[in-house]
Amino acid sequence: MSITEKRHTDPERAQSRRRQVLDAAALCFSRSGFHGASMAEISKAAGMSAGHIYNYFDGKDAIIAAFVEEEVERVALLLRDLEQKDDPLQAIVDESDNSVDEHMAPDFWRLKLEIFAEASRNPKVAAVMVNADLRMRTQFRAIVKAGRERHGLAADDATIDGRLEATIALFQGLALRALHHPELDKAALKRAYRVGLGALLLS
Amino acid sequence: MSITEKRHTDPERAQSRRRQVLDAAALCFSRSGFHGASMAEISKAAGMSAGHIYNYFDGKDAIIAAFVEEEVERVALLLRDLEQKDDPLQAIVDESDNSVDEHMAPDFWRLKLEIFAEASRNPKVAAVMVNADLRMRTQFRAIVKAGRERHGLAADDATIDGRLEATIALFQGLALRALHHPELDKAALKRAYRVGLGALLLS
Amino acid sequence: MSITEKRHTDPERAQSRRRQVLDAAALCFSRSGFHGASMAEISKAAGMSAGHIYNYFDGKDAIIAAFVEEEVERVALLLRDLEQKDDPLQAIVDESDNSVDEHMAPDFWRLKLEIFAEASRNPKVAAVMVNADLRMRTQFRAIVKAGRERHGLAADDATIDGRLEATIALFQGLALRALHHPELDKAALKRAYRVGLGALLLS
Amino acid sequence: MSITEKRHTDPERAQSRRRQVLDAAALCFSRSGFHGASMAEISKAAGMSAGHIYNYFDGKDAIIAAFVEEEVERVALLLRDLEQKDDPLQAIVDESDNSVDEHMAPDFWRLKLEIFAEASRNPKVAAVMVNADLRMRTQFRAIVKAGRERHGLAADDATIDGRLEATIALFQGLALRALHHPELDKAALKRAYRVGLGALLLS
DNA sequence: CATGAATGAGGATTCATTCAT
DNA sequence: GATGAATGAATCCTCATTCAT
Repeated sequence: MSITEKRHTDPERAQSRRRQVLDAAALCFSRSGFHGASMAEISKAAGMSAGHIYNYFDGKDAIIAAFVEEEVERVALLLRDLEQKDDPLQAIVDESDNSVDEHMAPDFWRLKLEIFAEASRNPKVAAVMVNADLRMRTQFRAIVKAGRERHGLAADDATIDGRLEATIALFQGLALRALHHPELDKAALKRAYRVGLGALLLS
Repeated sequence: MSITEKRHTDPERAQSRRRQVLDAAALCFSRSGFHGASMAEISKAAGMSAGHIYNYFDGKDAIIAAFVEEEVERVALLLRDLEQKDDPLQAIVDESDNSVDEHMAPDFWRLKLEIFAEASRNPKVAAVMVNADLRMRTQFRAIVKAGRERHGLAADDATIDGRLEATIALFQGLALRALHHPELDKAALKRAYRVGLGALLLS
Repeated sequence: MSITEKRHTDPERAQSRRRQVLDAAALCFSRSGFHGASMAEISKAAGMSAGHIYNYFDGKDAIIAAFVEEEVERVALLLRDLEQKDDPLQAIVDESDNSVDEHMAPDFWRLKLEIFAEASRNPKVAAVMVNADLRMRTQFRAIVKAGRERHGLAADDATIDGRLEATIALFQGLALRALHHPELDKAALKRAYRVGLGALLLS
Repeated sequence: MSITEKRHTDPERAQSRRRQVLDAAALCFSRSGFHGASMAEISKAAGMSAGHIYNYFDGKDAIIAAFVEEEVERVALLLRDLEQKDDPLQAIVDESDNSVDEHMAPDFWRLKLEIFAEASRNPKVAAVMVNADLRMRTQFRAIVKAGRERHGLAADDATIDGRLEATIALFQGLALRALHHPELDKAALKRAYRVGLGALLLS
């Protein structure tokens, strides 16, 4: 979890090297999975010797953890955007078409599943995820609470928490649907999502 | 996808040997994951030499595939129960509390994630899952269609499919919530699920 | 230290395989040192795949430890022989020529030094050695005590212990002389050893 | 054997840089052993980049060799002191208590063993040691010869050489006793050493 | 049918050494 | 002179799989 930053004389270069590794990892992980991707494969994709990677990461686990942490950071950013909107709840429903598309993009869900599976076995990764989910949920929770109050809906803690979790489950479940049913009718799905999200958030 | 059934002089004994292996695998997989479980571990749990397993399965992948197929078969059975009910749709909503509990039982979701991750990498396993999902969906679809017609709700193909997928996503997403938020408030979640499921199935 | 004996159906074969490994190790260790000898080298010398060695030994350290334990066992046997003699103390002095030759045989001292160095760094090996030295000393101590009493010499604990340690040091130091001064005059050395040993044991 | 002295514009600075490295090496070697100490560790202790060390030493082996040479030089100095005494032989016996203490100090014997082991494998180091031992022996030899003649004892070459080697063995063996028997009774040992040394040198 | 001994490829990691700056 | 980024070879170990018995 703790990103061991070895001292480097040129922190910018170091940062860019770490980027290279993480980008390479993104490629390899989605191609071969966390464990299918060898350090050799990653190092080749990163344009750097395998040994050198260890100057930037403590080991393969650290790469995975850093990678997960980044992924997770991205979600936090999206939520911060959402928070800025006039009526975030309505925005979630209105923009759910895009969200559905995003969650079902092959690269996206493949990587997500990889992360989930790793977390279910690797406690370090699990810790990163649980922590990230907590931050994400906290942010999201504030949005939902404010939104529901503004809409004059029940906004007690339990209700909020329940709706929150169900909503997240609905989105996270998309990766699994993409896996199980690659040819599903996305248009129809999106309509259903508007119904489901509307019910969970705005009723 | 079709599991190679080797010729055996005594097919019954062979069948029981396969069972032993699959039961042992169930134990080991849920303990150590698909890849964490070694053939040696499985063979010991199965009370049989490692080499001998290869008389019943083509390899570790075949065990995983057979195992997944069984798991997946179990869901189909649950649905068959559901089909018998008077008002299956209402039953889904009414009994969602139990469903939530089931989907969030650690053994359940851990194994599910294992399966998902494997499917995203192993085409044989993916095929088994896609096929099983298809069967399950077909069954479920009939239930939903009949139910909605009976309730006088829109029951065109696209609507049915959309609601179906969203409903399944909602349930499958539960495993991911269990992973991300081990301490979530299940009571609140169940109330939200009744709302979400009601909207998706009965509106 | 604990020799992990994996279960083998044919314990005799297993024993002989372990022998092969230990013999190969003896060769490789004296050729290249403990750390210079790679598992690959050892496995080739043992006529067995590298992987297979791990069915008999927990790892390289375990091979080293087992190897040391054997070496050490050999000394105990020599002492048991000594114990049987009529006048063991006199025998030590009288036969010191042979002892000197043995301790200065290149294979002998090279291996000894390897063991000493390993023990000074590897606590597991050190434990084996300290323990072995204790057993050896105990045996030797009894011989010296009985011998001195019989010769009517001081035989209080402190005197015995001091003479004992000095005598052992004298012999163990031989390996170091062989290393430092390969061409030393062995005949002259043997005469001096008779003087030294006589003084330490019989005066 | 001859340590390659690279050309440096400022030989004095170079000399002091070499010192830094050797001092750092002393620290690291006694902490981690020759092979346990990495160039990175040494370079950090020396306050100098790893790469830069190669401007002063041909490689790690060269550092070890230089280090050993220094160590070995120290012994020669001790002997020169001894030579000055009135009755050096008696002094050896009389001061043997101190010698025993010195040889059994953990830092001392640990490093010695490291050196011995290295020498048994690394011909360059062995050469340094053999050579050093020769010089030391020559010095010591003169002392013993003069001493014995003065005491009216046999002083033919063979006798001298034999006694010499045995005496050295007795001292060098101390490192091995310290390793094998950390809790030995030093007082008793010292008494025994006086006996042994007396016999070897003064009889 | 059944065993488990044996293989061998493959993977993560370390570290002495080089070299552009 | 001095740096430390970069290399790549070498090492230990694991494990699915095969096969003689």
